[in-house]
Amino acid sequence: MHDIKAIRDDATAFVRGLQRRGLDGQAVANDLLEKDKALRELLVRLQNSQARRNEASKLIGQAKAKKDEAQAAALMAEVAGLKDDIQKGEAEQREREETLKNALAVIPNLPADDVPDGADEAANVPMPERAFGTPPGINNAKQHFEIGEALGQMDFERAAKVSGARFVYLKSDLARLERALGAFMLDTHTEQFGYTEVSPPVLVRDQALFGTGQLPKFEEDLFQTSREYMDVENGVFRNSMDRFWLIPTAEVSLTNYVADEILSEAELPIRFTAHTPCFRAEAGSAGRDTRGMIRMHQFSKVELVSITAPEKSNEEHERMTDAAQTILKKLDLAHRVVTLCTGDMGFSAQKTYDIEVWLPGQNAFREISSCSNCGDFQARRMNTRYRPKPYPQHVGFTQPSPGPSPLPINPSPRPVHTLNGSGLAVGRTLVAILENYQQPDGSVAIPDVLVPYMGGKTKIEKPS
RNA sequence: GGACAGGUGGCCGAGUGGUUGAAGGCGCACGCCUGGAAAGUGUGUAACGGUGAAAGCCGUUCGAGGGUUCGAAUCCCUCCCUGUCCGCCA
Repeated sequence: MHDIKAIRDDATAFVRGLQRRGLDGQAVANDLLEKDKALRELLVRLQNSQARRNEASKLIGQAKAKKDEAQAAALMAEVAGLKDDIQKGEAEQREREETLKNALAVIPNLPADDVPDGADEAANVPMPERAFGTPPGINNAKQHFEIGEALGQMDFERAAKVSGARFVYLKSDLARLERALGAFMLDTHTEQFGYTEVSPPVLVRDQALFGTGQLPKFEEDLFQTSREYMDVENGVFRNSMDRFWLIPTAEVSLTNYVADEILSEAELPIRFTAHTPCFRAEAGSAGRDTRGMIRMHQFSKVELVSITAPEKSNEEHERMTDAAQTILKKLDLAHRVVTLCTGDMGFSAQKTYDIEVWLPGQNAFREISSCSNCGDFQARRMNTRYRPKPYPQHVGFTQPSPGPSPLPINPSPRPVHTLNGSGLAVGRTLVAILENYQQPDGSVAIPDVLVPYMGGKTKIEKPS
């Protein structure tokens, strides 16, 4: 959510930012400013009336105390005249505020200055300094689903029977591998990077999804509970009003943890990690990645979320990306990192790094993590602020002035910055391990760091 | 699902019609005290919005909306949320 005051003061950065996203920034700004102006014109009139009413009400009290009934009656008549006006004005105010908010709610974040311009993923910019490893040479590399199905431990057909397309059963060692990966990732992030492990809700309310930016624009990507029930007496289905959404990523639960709060600066940064299932409708993805585990309705992911002071978020973004990459390095999986261009970034992000792992079976790099700095965009939507530390007025002077000490300056609350990243997508990491560690005999070696998590097992093979 | 009880500032918690934006406490900040700290002590400390160069002035906000009233945190209605007990249940 953008700050209308900032746009009012100077719309040039706003207009330019939206243009870089391929939107008609000027038209958007004009529309917003028009709605803003309409609201403020109303406010000036309304507040004058309210001020007069308040003043008159006080005088009525005084007149009555003095038994000046004539004066009181005259004032009451005046207030009665204002009343209707004020009530209509207040209703109009709510309407215009709503109109403005609705318009603001669907405008994406502005790209950071150092984000490359471009229309789509073709314009993303590789970061050679973050690249790791060389793709292994594997003859006749198989795709992960061929490997998994041959092992008898990955079953899409039965999942389709039970749940439909884009679901999977993992069994025995592959099921354990998923669990091992989740535990390994969480351990790394908590022990090595100071994240706090969280087990969050995966069903959330509208407000949470508004906060992180999935609503109101991207409803079609989400699953929601319906709570339909049979009304036996009337023989019809009824839908109760309460409704939850399934999280498409733990970013929603973890980031909204601080919604509607004023944090103290000492609490920052807050770093959360969670391993959760994620649910995505994948509407509009028909025909894309239809085979295998790349694109599922339900998948497992370890998420990283940081809440920071504004001046710390860029640094935190690099740190978070390091944490995500560390997982791949420990697994010795070749990968590269790209900076997403303006046309490929998500709605809430001001800057995003995608980490792409090498998949020999696909002979391609595929996204396995996405780390975004959202700036204050989500914080404004969630109403999350922090109070900067108060400081004495003489800060900056070499000598404290004599006499009574000046009062300290208490800075106003400011929106925090929020960041989120996958650390990593567990399902896709499992895919990467199968394809990169596949052996000619159909078995799959287990990366060294995972061996303890696999009960000492060093390879996965078909049960005899 | 049934029956109750509640929603007040960064937090806890008073407050049942008229300078109450709101006592008190905690927390926090800056002084004093101290060799330094703790303790003690003094002072300060709501958010959001409008207007203004600024100081300031004004408005809104005690879960949300509506109503009664000249005037509502306080009375009435509706809704939302939270808690407790019972029932069911991983």
